[in-house]
Amino acid sequence: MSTTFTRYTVTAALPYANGPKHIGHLAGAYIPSDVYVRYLRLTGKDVIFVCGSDEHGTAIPNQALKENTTSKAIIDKYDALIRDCFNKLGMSFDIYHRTSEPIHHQTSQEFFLALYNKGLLTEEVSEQYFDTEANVFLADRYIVGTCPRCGNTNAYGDQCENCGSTLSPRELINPRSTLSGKTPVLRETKHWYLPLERYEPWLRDWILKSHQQDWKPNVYGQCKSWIEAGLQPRAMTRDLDWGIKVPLPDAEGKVLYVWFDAPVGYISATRALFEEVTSGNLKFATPRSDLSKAKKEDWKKYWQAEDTRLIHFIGKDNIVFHCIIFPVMLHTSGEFIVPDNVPANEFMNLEGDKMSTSRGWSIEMHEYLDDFPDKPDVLRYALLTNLPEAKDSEFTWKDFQAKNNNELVAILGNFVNRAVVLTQKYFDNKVPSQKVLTEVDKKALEELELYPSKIASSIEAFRFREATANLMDLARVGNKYLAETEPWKLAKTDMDRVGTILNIALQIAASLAIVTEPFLPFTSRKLKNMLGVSDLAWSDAGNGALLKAGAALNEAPLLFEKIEDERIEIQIKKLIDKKRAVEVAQQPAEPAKAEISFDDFSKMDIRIGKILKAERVEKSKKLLKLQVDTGIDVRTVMSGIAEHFAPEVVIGKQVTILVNLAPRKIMGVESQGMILMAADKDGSLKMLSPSGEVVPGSQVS
RNA sequence: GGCGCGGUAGCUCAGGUGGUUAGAGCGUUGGAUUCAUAACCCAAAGGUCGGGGGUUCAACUCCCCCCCGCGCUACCA
Repeated sequence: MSTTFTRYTVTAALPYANGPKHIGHLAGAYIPSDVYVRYLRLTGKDVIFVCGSDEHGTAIPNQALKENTTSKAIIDKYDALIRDCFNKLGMSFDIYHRTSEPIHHQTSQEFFLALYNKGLLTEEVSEQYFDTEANVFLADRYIVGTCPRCGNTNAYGDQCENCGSTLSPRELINPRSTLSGKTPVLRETKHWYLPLERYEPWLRDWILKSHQQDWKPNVYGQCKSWIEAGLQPRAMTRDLDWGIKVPLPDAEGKVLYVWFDAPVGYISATRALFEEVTSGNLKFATPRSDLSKAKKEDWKKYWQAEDTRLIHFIGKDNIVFHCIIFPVMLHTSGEFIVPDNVPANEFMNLEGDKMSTSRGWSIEMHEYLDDFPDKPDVLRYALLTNLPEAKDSEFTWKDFQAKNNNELVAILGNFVNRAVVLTQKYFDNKVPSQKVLTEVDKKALEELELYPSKIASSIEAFRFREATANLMDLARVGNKYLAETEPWKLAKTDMDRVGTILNIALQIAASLAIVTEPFLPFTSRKLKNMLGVSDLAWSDAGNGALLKAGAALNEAPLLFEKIEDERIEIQIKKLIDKKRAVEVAQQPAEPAKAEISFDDFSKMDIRIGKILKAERVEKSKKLLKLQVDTGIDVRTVMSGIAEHFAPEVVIGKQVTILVNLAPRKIMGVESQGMILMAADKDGSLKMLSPSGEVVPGSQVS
């Protein structure tokens, strides 16, 4: 912590290449990281910025099945899409790599072997579902069955998408393989585990003690929660045919766990960067600083030298991997540094609801770029002013429009335009010279001088919203200066004075060209072209004499244009339409279960019962303890409906009950039967009641 | 239920280690102005800082309880 850092390694979460990425991802990790890195570069820091596509894991083959294609086709498609979007949005990676590249496979295997050879991994044999027909172990995702929680017959082995429960394959009722449709069998399999619990003392010391002050509360709190909950060994391998082979002799059919290989991808990308730069064959690398003297092995400095500051930009869903698992891997390997900070952001909601690609409630990067191809900076700005830095935030199209019209156009664009237009009008588009300075002038120049360091300290503290607000405030200083000095009035009487004022206004614009660079790189470029200045350093910003008197200005197009209401309404409508389309597309989701005989059916004794009593269960959020008159008897049934029905509401209701289901203890109480419920699309439950009152015990057939 | 993060003006959000009249932007209202994409600039109104206790000379800021939102986690036959 007290180390003096001489170089930076900045990573942005590797986007998972199973689909497009939306603007919430941009707000979470990408835009903040890009601002940070661009700023570091302007201050002359030694920094590399790495990212890339995360292309392994079970969801990739899963997506391939959905799209009826191959895993390779999926990653190629989405890598290209995401890569292109990042490029158009100005993400300034030194390399955007791919985890499917050979160098990454090599790096990951080396990393795994290093841990293995040191005896840092434990072997464990456990029972996993195996598909005897396809002859493979089934990843959680490939097993479907009836959800034990909500009864959805197509719940996945890791999660029920209907009710959102986290599941394990063993919990599924009537599990079946999605590969063959057969019932899988349990078979023993061996895996290698990282015993996280061994590192609890180290984690406590490193995070809870050393980083209490400098890590964000949300990040620190998450880590604390995980550490105090008790860490457990985590499997670092999977039975799967898509991924990086486990580099051991007895590991046929096993690959590295995607969360083992993905963060190692940062290291691979760094290696690839230096390899490509030194070989002169740039495939993925787009170095932003001069690496002409770099050596192939220089990647090690960025991952192993104690004076390198490693920073991971991620969204809050990745905290455990970047703050616990990956650091443990780095630490225990004995060769690598651990992150100095992980400034994770929270989530950005959209128009009042959670952003979700699968539910169709999202603005995907490519969708935005298709509709606003000339406005990457507007999106960057709208996101920057509303980053979920301390809590979930919200993006609305109306706010987007307001940020563009009221701030980018009215404050920043307008100021630059005023200064330039006045210069054209009175000085033939050449920078006039400064004469005698008045108090107003001096005050403006003093303020100008203060802003760059103000913005810088906000950036350094990962407070990008604040930094962005300060940036706009500098443009306000310019507008206010013009309003106070009114050069258009003096033009009739005192041209020296007008020249001085416009000189100062243009100097402010020149500084804006510098300080906007991290935030609005495209605008910065335009502004520099307009003012005829070259690439300047951050330290030049605030200088009141950047532009030389007599220098000619170039053509001055408007930096931003207003966005009209109609265009915003189209977007809102598009969003709603997309959600509807996705809902409709998902409608025929439930194929019929396998055929059964009448005898099978008659085994079930389903009746109408009446709820006599209902009470909440202590320490349970979901359970109600019900007394049900089944006609045969009055019995106790535990039912997971507390989140949908208040106890007083269900009393007296007639419900459908399966009465001959084997009793089972739940929360210490024996449940004798099961209340049948209809689970709606949104996961809400409805009771199945007869259309008219019947005698309790009436049989359903 | 447990753990974590939040609950501050109409809206989106800031408010290290407690201290005079609680801030910003947008929105609203009024004024001034016309160089500028009817933009800019000035000013005002607007908040019991989720609720209730407590510690303190003093709490948005510390402690306890409760309520609400979000995340992780357990119970869902």
